[in-house]
Amino acid sequence: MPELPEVETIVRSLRQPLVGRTFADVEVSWSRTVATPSPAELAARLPGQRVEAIGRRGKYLVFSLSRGRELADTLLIHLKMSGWLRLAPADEPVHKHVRAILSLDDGRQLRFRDMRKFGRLYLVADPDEVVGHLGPEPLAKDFSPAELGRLLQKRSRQIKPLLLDQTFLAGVGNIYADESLFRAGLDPRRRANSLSEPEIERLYHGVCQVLSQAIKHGGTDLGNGVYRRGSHREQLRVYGRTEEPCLVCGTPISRIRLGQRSTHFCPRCQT
DNA sequence: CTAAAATCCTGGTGGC
DNA sequence: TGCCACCAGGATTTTA
Repeated sequence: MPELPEVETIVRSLRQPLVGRTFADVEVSWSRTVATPSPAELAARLPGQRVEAIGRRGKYLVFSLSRGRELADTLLIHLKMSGWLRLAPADEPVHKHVRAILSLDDGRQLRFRDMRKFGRLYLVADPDEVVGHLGPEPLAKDFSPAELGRLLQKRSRQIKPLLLDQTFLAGVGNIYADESLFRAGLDPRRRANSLSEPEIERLYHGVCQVLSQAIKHGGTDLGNGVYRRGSHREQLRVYGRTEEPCLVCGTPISRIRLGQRSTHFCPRCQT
């Protein structure tokens, strides 16, 4: 699924066409797509609410809504593994994996398509109900090597599964966890509290650099049809390169399982 | 606390 | 062509 850079790219592409638009109608064809409230209540509450702003928190898209002059609900969308959003004219044929259609006052529709049905929509009065438990935003101005170090110091888990834990750090998924650790020269099995000051510094810059670079490229398109935009795929150094030579030292890239996720790393460069 | 396994889902791929 | 196991960018819940 889209990770932070992919979600950020989608958010940026939706702002221009969506901010200022008012929702008109809701159709849900897979009811569990709507996490909260019930699909019926969503259909009753969303129409008439206008998009004030679109942002991102971790891997969630966050639509701040208003009704008249008053701030109203917040719509949040998590794409999970296979979800994506597209703006389509109302008369365009609906793909069979479309799970929800949010119609707008300009005749267009925001369509949520999701083959694997893991993605979810949330309409809530307070966004913290959904994203309140998330860890810090890695690209926020107030996130620093010192802050990362302070958090790492308290934990003894392996660093890779910890990076994937959204309550520890928001937005990093499997691709960018592997890529960050390669850039930092760290073995993904290292314990969080075993990192030295320079290693923490390298990890901080590895994470921030790979995320910013991926945003600049419009995200990573793996060519499987799930996410089809960005060109960051060409920049990947370990993810999906099992047995291919490390771009730094030539050693074949290893692939292991860590916390149920495939993990790619260079056994020589990452220690 | 950490960690592993099961769960939610569909579809593509490679082996036989 | 069919069948099967396994894989996938996520995350929560259960169990140890």
